[in-house]
Amino acid sequence: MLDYALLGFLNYGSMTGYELKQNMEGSTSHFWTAKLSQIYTTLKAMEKKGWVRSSIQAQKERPDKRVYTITAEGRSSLQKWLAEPLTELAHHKNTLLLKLFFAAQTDRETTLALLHLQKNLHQRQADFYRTKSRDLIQSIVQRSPALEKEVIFWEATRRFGELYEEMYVNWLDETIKSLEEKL
Amino acid sequence: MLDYALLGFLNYGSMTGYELKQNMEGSTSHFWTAKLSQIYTTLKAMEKKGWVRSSIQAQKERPDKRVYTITAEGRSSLQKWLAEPLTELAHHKNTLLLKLFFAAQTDRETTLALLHLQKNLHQRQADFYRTKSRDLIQSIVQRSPALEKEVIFWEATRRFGELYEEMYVNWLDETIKSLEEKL
DNA sequence: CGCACCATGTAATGCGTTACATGATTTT
DNA sequence: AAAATCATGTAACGCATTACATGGTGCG
Repeated sequence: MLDYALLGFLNYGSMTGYELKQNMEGSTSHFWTAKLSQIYTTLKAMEKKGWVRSSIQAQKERPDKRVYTITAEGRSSLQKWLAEPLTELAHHKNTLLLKLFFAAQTDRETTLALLHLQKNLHQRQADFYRTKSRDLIQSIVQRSPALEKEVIFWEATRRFGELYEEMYVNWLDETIKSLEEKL
Repeated sequence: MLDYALLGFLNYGSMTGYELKQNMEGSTSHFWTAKLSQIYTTLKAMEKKGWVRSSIQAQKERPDKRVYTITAEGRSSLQKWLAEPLTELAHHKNTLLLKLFFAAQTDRETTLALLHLQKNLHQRQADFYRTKSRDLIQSIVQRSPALEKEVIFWEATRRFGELYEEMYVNWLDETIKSLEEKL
């Protein structure tokens, strides 16, 4: 799966593993991340499959770097993947819900503390999507009008984050209230 | 992590791996699942750690079964885990968002089809939480009033599912509309 | 007759994280 | 003087899935 994320970026231009990581941090990281070590091994595997090829670029005063370029095969794999429909619901593990499910086996205060801490985290994250994340996308569209089409999609993924975190905070409020009443 | 889920169930009563799987299907499966093979290997590892012990129960006309019982050590591990706060946001990978992020590289119709299919799936799932899942919890509280306290928490996890799926459908509607306008 | 259910396990493989290993330059 | 950034990789480990392996009972 990470292969396709990397192909998606490389289709915009050749890059090193290190640069791919940086690109992911600033964009897909909220719904797809990978450690550098995994990126490096995945790129190697992709080269073996013929999806990318690499060449070493010497640099003065900086370590040499290995620049990856997408191949025609890589492009067609990416296209094929993008065209494949998602026919099933994704299923996400959620530790908070797991703890909550068994929370009758612990005390009221522990559970309320758990929920309050989460509320704090999710509020900050909601705020991040509403401000920093939003501004970043706006600044891209101003600097690079050529990316107008991509920005539509990037904005859609940001908006998901915003709605998700708002829903989370609402649910936490509701749940906290319910426990305060019923326990 | 699966260990704790299994401990949570075993704390209500001794069970086989097969029965643990069935219990998960009917309850935690929406935020925590495991295949039978993983449950069996995890139980074995838990026995090694001293969290559970097992004994074979012979049965007529059915295969013998291995029944697991939680130990005092297992109980205290469970308690400790339940009391640990969650100090970080969970990070979920989302294939739909990943595809959408790169959707400028494919055609409008492919993307709209992707979103419409997802909307269908999430609407069904929202419906499931509002009806079947709700009724199941209501029937438990009627049959076993002793589980009143647990039902509060189970209902909270169900409600999360409902709100999540509703948010998802709303976001999909919004995104579909936006693409229809802007592409 | 075939499928679902009951019941348990092992082996192979894949995906991801953590730890290990190195080392120069730039910023605070 | 210390920390962050640039830059690449390997090895060990852990968690999870898929495939393999077995075999009786009950139901439509």
